[in-house]
Amino acid sequence: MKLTQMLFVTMRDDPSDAEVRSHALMVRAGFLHKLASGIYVYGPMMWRVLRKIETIVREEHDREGCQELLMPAVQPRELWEESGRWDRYVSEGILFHFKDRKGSEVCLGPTHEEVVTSYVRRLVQSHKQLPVILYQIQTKFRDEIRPRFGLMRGREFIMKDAYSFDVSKEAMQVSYGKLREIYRRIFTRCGLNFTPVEADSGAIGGSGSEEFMVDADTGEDAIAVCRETGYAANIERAASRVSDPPKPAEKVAIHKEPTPGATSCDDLKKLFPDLPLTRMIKTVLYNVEDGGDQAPVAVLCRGDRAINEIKLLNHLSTLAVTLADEDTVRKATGAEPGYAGPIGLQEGVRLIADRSIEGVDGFLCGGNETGTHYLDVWFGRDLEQPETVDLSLVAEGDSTVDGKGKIEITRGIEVGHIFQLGTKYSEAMGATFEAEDQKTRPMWMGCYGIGVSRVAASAVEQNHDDNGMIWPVPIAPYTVHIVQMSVGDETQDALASKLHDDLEGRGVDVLWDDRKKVRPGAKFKDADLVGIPLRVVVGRDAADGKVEWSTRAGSERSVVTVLEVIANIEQAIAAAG
RNA sequence: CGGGGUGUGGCUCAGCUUGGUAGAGCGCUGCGUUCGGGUCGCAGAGGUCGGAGGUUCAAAUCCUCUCACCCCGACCA
Repeated sequence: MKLTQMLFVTMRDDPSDAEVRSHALMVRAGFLHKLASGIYVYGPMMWRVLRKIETIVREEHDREGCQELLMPAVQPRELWEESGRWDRYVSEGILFHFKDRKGSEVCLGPTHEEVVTSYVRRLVQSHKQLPVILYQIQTKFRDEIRPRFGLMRGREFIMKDAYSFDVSKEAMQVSYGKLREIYRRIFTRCGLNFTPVEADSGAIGGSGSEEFMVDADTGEDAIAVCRETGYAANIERAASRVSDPPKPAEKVAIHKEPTPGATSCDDLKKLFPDLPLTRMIKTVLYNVEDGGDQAPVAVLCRGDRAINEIKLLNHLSTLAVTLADEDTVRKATGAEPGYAGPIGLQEGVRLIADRSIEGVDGFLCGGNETGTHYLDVWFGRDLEQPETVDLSLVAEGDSTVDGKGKIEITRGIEVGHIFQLGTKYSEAMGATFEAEDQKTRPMWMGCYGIGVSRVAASAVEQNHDDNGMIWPVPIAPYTVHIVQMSVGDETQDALASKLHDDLEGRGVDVLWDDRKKVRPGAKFKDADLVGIPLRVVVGRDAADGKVEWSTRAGSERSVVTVLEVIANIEQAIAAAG
């Protein structure tokens, strides 16, 4: 491809709205153009990258017998009411939905469990037809609360989604395992450093799930990993062993202490310097929303721990939990915010506790009276210990549950997520089959997603330098960049042209910067920005039939013959898989 | 949703406080110059200052409304 035949425009300045490097660089290089918040035009170079990723995705799925299809982006409300997800998605505001001319409500698909289930339930009657794994690559629509980081969190994005249908839980797990391996191969082939982690299932539902995280400091997700044991989990899901509580000094009677103005553990720490955080118990009030109803829940947690709202949400199996507003706190505690405690809460306030409070005695807690806390409180003596569940957020330095290692918190970009759905959708939507024993059973499902556009963004996030992007060979828009110094020089023209045609003839994606009147400096800057991994400079050595060979990632350059450079290129492509 | 901020040529921004109807750099066009890491010079093109309304002799600038975009909040009892 000749650069002069392309719409090729680069920018010297970072766009003002780019927060992360991948976003800024892709916009500067003309790969991306924002149309609206979270909605982008993929330029010709970007589209080549996306198609290369798609090709890898297709090859790996097809190889394992998955079948590609394409489902509609526009979906009827009725389908979403069958699965019971309409209300949740609408109340979270994620669903793009509107009425058609007849007044029927439809949405733009954020995911396709409903559609694929309704498709499969009509076609599959017998266990003999299973297992089936279907997938598609399609644009998804989610009206994100806060789109950001360019392609990382858009409102319209390209996703590969796959769905497996099996006769039993065990069979489902086989399909799940197959997809897990497919995913490992895909991300490895894309040249990414990634970590598979245990994950929360979120709005999709189901039991087991794992996420594939591309390691990146700018990732939106925090993950808990342990080098010693290999444990890795999304922080939403991660569990750890809570350190032992300190023994209280002496068994004194419960008493009130005036604590005006002390509304946080930090404040109380200053007031009672001898009292460790592990002997303070926080009481955090949440509003629990379920349908139209709202009810306050008080959650106890040791002073050195934080509450994991995802775990709370899952435990309460409800639509949403949000931190209670000040009025709700006043009603529930009879005090200004900052003095909530487990003793003397208003009727109807449910009390639950994180495991971290187990064994804590002689502790401090809020007095449910403005400016007052209780001191030397004992479970069993002054109040019953409420039910405890794991509701806490793991922290850097925690021990793993098995006690064999320490947890580290790192960050990652979620590029893939696989779920064991079980029969949640098949039961709700009547996707059943006739088993060998002639009984009708619901199919066991799994669903599996890859953010194709996000893979591209995370590849840049992981591979760039001050001058621009550095694409991994397998997903680079072009593999080889011929940078011709002086276009119009007959020797250079002939050499570059021959090299270009030769490489194209070998099936190598080659971009030839044949722009006239663009100075060498500008060409190098553009080449660095665009980040094509292999580079051949046709310049002063052309008279000797030689060119300069280098890689975008490396700093070494060598002057070689055309034959040698072709060998180098083929070797580099083979090495990249 | 709450809080904050920003909308001025394709891009990055200045001008706004103290109203007098527009500037810079990059990019773009032409000519010359230069020719291995964003040459230099000269001459140009390009903007209803997000939109609507208001105040005023006069509005990019002040007021009201509206739209768009961006950031922060969402560990706190």
